[in-house]
Amino acid sequence: MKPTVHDIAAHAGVSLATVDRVLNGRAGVRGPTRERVEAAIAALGYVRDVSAANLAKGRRYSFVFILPANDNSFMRALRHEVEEASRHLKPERITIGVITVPAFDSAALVAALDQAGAETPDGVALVAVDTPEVAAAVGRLRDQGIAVVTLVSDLSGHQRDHFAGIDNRAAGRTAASLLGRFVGKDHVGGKEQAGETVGGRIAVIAGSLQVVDHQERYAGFTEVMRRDFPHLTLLPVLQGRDDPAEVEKVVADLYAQGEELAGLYSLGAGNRGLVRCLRRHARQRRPAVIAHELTETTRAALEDGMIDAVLNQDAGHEVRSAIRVLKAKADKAPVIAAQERIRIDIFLKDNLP
Amino acid sequence: MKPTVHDIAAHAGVSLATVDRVLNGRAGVRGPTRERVEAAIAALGYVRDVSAANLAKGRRYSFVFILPANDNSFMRALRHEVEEASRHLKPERITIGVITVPAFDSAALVAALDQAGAETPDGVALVAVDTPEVAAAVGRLRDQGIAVVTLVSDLSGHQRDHFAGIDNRAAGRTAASLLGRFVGKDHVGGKEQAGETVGGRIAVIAGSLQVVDHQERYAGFTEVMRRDFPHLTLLPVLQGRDDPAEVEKVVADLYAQGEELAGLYSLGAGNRGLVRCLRRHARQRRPAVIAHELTETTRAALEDGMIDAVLNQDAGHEVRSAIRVLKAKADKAPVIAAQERIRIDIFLKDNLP
DNA sequence: CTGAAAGCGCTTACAG
DNA sequence: CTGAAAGCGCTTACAG
Repeated sequence: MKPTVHDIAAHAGVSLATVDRVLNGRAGVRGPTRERVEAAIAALGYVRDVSAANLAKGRRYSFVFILPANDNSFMRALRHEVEEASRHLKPERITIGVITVPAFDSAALVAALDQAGAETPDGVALVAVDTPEVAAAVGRLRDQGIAVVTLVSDLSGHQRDHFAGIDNRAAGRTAASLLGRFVGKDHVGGKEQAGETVGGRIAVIAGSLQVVDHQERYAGFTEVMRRDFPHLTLLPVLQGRDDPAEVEKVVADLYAQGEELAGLYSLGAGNRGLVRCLRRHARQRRPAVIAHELTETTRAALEDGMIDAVLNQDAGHEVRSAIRVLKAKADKAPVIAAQERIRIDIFLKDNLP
Repeated sequence: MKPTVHDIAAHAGVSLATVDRVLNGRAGVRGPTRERVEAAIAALGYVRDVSAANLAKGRRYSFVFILPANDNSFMRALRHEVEEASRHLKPERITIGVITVPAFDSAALVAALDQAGAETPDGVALVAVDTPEVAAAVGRLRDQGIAVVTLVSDLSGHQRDHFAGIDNRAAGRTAASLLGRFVGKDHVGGKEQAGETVGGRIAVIAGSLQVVDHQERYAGFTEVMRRDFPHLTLLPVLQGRDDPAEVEKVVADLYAQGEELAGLYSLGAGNRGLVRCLRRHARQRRPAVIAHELTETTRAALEDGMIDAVLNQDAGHEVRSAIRVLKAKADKAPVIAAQERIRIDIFLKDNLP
């Protein structure tokens, strides 16, 4: 039978209240008394029942998530996961409020952060726009004792308690490492030289280089491309603002210019536009393509061979990790970093979940 | 304020006991009474506090894991994860016993299953050896009302409640899909023909084709190789018994025969031997290599370029999934299949966690 | 068929 | 500095 507070109280010859004081490291217990209790805990191998403790405490947590109103599948998924988590955690006395703000809008984000702070929640999570104003607003929350976690995209100055997202530089490197090898004999755009394809041309489409995650992916990608695949030519980066229509236009322009791509890395969102354009040119040999985030669009494109690989961050994992970290911070408990590391998933058509 | 059983009792004008009966679908409540309670539940938006319920019930779960004594990193990791989970779940009133059996030994596994059954636990998890005797022993447990989950390797006849592991056929397909594209201009073993490498030779090393997971990986691999890369030649499959020394010998023999491989797929364990052999031949151009399971050995080999990609199943996820499923079965609660799907991770040197 | 009371393992005022 | 008692939200004999 697992020992309870009653057992250790009896063993130490004290009351439940005293056991509780020792267990929770509260003041007001004489040295010798404390020692007797500690001895009993050790002797009986006591381990506290956390859910009973929580029940008794009636502890409630309130968190606020500030999410961009971006109309792409990933952000929709992210908002959905927050709602799911909210529903799921209600019985565990965790309340999650959501504030939606226009995407890429520093001023709106600052206003939302201040509004969140006014409700004095235990913690706030945000998809950061990396400006000094946002960093300052985050600082104000933390001065109020509110824990702050960045989600998906970080602040470059790291003015927060934790970042719940992938290593975007590593993601960019991974994309280059795969794309460089996929650009083989099956793809066009290079000239034959001593039996090797050289000078194949590679396009990169970002959402916006004003966002830290896109910056980092781009940096990682160029790093590995230059180092491991110097025979490939990187075209100047294009920006599609994570918007399907913009992305489509930008890629269509490339084709209109007669560009024959060997490879294409779409490091942001808006892949609906990319895929539409690729399909239109399906009769030509298409470039090797790597994109981000497993959505309905990218899944279908993987399945019918329009996209070769998709790098993915699991929105559900990120949201749940952010909540665990916020809760730990609220409890002043330690965060196990290794457990909160968000993986970069690689999907081919063959390992789709 | 979240409503409790007290609130709904008051609202319906009944006692707590009656509320409880309705909540848990127990018999012995008159129709009209039940309806009043259900109306109150709906009206107040009641949702039960599961941990309080568990506390009151004092429900305890006992599970037995039967694990092979195999001396490779993956099985060691699996045993470690079971111990971790056991420690972690003790406070939640879940007890996990472990029985270790010799690997690939049907008779020993049958004995262990019967021994486990004698303790009448709530559930049993096993790494299956696929024989009729094992299937029969599993049947005996289930006849006793004990839930059974296979872990990592399944029974081909599916005589169990659930399989906690990856889709091994998809894993084999994924390996082929990557390997076929990696075998490019950087690798030897083919002859040039109209500027294309043709006839590159591919070796496959399994542990044993008597185990379902290895069978399935092999089947998936050959399927995609034949379909998508018909210009590559598959050598007859080699068996290394998941043993580093055996694997090393088998690969060394290939080199001794003067075989020049374009690619190599190691679909079982014992990669320590493979990597030793590859390193010895490091000055030659080495084949593109894909292996399974991220271990110290394969991680190091990824990092210094001896292995190109590692397919991985997360032992921790598998163990925790198995436990969740066993608990759900014990509670006669439904299992959310999508949530229990184990992913096939792909690791390159660039996305190592 | 229904209810009053005790209890699961912990915590929290309150009193001394 | 220490303890007796009530309570967190549920469940379970037991009695009627």
